[in-house]
Amino acid sequence: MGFGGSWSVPAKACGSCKSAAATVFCRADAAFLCPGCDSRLHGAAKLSARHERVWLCEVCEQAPAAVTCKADAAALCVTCDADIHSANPLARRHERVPVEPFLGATESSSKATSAFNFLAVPSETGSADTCAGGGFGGACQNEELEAASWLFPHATGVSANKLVEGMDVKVAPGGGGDVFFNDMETLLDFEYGSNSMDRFQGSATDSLVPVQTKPVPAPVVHPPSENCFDIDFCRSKLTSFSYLSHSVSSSSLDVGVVPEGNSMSDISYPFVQSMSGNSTDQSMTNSAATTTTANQATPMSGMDREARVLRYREKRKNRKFEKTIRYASRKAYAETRPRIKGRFAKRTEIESEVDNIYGTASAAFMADSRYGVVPSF
DNA sequence: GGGTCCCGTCCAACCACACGCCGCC
DNA sequence: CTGGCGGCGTGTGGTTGGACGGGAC
Repeated sequence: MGFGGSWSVPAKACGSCKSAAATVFCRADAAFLCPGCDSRLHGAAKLSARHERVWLCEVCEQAPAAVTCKADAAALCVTCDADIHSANPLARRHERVPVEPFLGATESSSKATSAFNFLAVPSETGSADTCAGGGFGGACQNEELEAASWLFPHATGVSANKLVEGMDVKVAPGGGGDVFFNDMETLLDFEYGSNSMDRFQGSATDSLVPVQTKPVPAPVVHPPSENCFDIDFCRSKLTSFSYLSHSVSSSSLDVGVVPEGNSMSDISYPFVQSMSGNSTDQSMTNSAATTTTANQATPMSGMDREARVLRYREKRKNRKFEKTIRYASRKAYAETRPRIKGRFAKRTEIESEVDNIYGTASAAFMADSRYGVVPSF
């Protein structure tokens, strides 16, 4: 939680007042709004109050949240979700549920509906993977309701069901399943999804979180006339495909790796499944492909495509990935661990070294003050 | 235009050890 | 089946030196 504060990218500006940072996205208006404007616009008019809204992604703060991660207790957009939860096997096991849109005033719809909406009971179709051991957590509805009632005294089964109803509303008629991307595809650059797919190949590496160094301007869906999303992704540079243990520049991602078909098959992704309208095992790859093929009806001119490719490259250039800490306790230990020229050193070495320099008393003081007991989390 | 030098930037490697995970009893 | 125990592998951050790129001459 609280990712947004540390990112270098400023939060998306409110589309109404242009001054405050947007926190919610109104799907009906296709607008990013700050809490004040959201309350003003949606709190007064009855009709507007029926507009479904979702919180922005807590990581990038640039796109509407699509799923909520139980483990991280954070609402994430599709891109960040893929980025974070595809980075390693542990992260993959995080159980995620679709973000439920909320109605009415922002104040009355606490962020629990977003970041903690995993406590709400998913819809009948979407809950299959999260219950009966189908999902990673194997949590059942009763457990979630119990947790909800424990964490949120006002969270009841009724309210949870309301959220489910809200979710059902989103389903496109005809079972098209593009519940999300019908709106979202205009908001997200699919290049991110492609990059995310790329990163699936390096699943045994650190968790990497995408960071936009520039606010995301107008969304772009890349031309569908190819089997891959972009020119760069069609290249095969597997030899250079390595992930860094520390910060990773965008250049590391300058590879074109077609995700394996089962790369995401073990990820709990009920939302994607509902989007694709396919009850069988669906991966992000498939959902991306679905979206891609869905856009094939709108061919793009060469100039347009060139401009988009240029824009993509510019964005990729300015993109960077930061490391996420999986074990805070290990981080705490690492930060307090003695070092010699940046390398971890044995405490005995340090103590003897300090002992030689400052004497025994000073060494004891140093040892006590710098290398005290580190609390475990 | 090509070659060389210099400077700035980037990044993999290194280290110790607490802790998570897994198998065994 | 459950709990305890031990062994093994992983993850963690600051520094450094080499690689690399760009600019100047």
